[in-house]
Amino acid sequence: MKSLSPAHIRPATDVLGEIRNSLSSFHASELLIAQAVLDDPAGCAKLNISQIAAHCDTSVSSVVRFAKAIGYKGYPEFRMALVGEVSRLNTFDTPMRDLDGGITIDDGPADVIRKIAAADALAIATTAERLDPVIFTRVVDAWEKAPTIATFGLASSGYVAMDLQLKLNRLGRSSVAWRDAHTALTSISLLKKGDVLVAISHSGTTIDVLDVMNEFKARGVTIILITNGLRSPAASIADLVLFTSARETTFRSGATASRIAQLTVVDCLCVALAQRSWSGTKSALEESRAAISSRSGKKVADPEKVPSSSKSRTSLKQGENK
Amino acid sequence: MKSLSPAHIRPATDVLGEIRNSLSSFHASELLIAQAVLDDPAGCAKLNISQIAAHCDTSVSSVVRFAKAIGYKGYPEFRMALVGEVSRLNTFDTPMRDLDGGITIDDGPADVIRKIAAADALAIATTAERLDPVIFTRVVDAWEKAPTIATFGLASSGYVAMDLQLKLNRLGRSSVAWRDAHTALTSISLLKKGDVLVAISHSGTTIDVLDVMNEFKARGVTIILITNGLRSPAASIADLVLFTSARETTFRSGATASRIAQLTVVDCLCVALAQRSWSGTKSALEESRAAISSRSGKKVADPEKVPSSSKSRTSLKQGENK
DNA sequence: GATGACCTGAAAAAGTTTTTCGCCGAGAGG
DNA sequence: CCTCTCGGCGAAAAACTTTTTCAGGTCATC
Repeated sequence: MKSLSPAHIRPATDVLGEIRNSLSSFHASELLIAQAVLDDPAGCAKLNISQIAAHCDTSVSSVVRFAKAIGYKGYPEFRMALVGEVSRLNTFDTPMRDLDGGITIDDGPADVIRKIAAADALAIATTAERLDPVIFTRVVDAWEKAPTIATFGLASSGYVAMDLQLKLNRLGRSSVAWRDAHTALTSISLLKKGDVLVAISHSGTTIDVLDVMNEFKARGVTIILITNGLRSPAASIADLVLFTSARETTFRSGATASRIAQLTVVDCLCVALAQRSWSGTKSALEESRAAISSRSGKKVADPEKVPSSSKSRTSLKQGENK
Repeated sequence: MKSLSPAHIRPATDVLGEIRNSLSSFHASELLIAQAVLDDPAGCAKLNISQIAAHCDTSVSSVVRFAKAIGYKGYPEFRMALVGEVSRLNTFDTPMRDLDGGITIDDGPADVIRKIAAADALAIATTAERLDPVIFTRVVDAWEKAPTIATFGLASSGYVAMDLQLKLNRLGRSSVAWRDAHTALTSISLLKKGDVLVAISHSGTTIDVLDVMNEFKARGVTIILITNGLRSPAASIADLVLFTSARETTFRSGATASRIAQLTVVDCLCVALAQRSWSGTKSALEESRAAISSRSGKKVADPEKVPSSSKSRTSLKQGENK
């Protein structure tokens, strides 16, 4: 008996939230299905694809499309996630309810904190769950090869873009961050074929983002997109798309959960990139740390001193690579 | 659309218990399956019937017989029950294990993603738990009263500062973001007694941050600090301190978990602030949404039509100079 | 009013599960 | 010692479910 792959059942999915999130991007027949599922998740979970199609007065194909529209590989996968969620909801219906009803006017500070933390944690969990390792790897490949990596995002997403730039710089990679279409397009000649543009957009519909992506794509630049919009126009333009999965709650000014999800994605990518060229990277990282600690009042009390990490690395490297 | 039959998902089945119960009545090949399922319920739940048969070195037929032996109509039904159970059991205690071992050189992409997500989620959870509601409330009070709210942070924390500025602007509050000590000190006359400076610093030891805090404090400005450094010099200077609780993992270039924790804190504060003046706030928020949707390729569900876009662009944009 | 993009559902294709059926070994009786 | 029966086992056929393909229809655009 060989051992199973480490990837198990989705530990945390938020199917119902996912559905509510994409409600606006659904077409007529998909809306019928969404409605039915939201109405009675438990009941729908026990229907097979043809039954659910009949129940919603629509076709089997539409059900498949619906399942794909919210990010599942097919109907069975969607159904399992639904079963899991229903079962979870039935057992502990108190903690989960925090997510469904957003924040209300008379929630106290403790409630607000609890609810937002729950939403953020869930966004991270579901995003991690949804991240496709194949695409993820391709993105890291593209970054590794690219002479220059540009990042682009507007408003909140712009901060993620800048953050990414900072991280890439720390890893010794040449990188630029643009936060408006005009600047980006003015600098278009900076990127050539083989270079990479990372666009970050929660909705994937903002016109400035689309413009920039199109222009750079026409130049042969590889376009990578980080978005929540599974079916957004931006997703169809990009060469490689990494999806976040963040559900926005009422009362939130901006797209915070989504930005946190974006940051997590970016962070994973950077760590994976750092892994690639560990030895080369280490020195660049140390250089930047050293440069900063000279500006600190105190000696930086770095709990994980570099030796320890290099130790763990060598010890592991001696063992066989899996 | 007719209503569903009242027969729903089994309210609470104990598949694993069933299996253990019937363990003695199983035949050789059924025992193999039972063993495998008990060993790793989550792993087995994601296998289809032929995969599970292969995994147990037995035949597909035996799996069907097995499923029937413990009282299910067939394999799919059994699998659903298993999924439900696994999801219930897993709800929120699995990710802990991932945190102990940091990321190593031969972690695959999936491992990297899982571990980072776990670290980030944990940072959020512990930060939320540690946040003192009393101080939290005082911070919101201070913000509510302050004519101007300035934010300050360096490098990564600078992005959080800018983010906070953006959010405050969205709520109709006047706010500035500074990302270096020189600019901040140059603009010192912008803040007076009663105004607020929000400083963000992971370590709480960076000398530039201390300088800025001291200068503004001397002017009578209320200093709020968001930091991870419980006993840092910065914490003793500030009037109100909110602590994040983020543990950095090996192999992470920057302080990402800590920044995510900072964002969560900031987000909670902004939501609480928005709550205070809900009716007044809502319109400001809607204005900004409307202004943005007019720049989106797709039309937004919001029926409200284009207001003058310049209207919402009144905010101070100090943070913009890159 | 023509054109094109896109949604929709019917039917074919692919995949999964269930049933059927014959094989094989164990144990009892001849 | 042989043979017969019983019952478990798995290969393959049959039944069923899901996915893909494709042609027709609708709506907005030019």
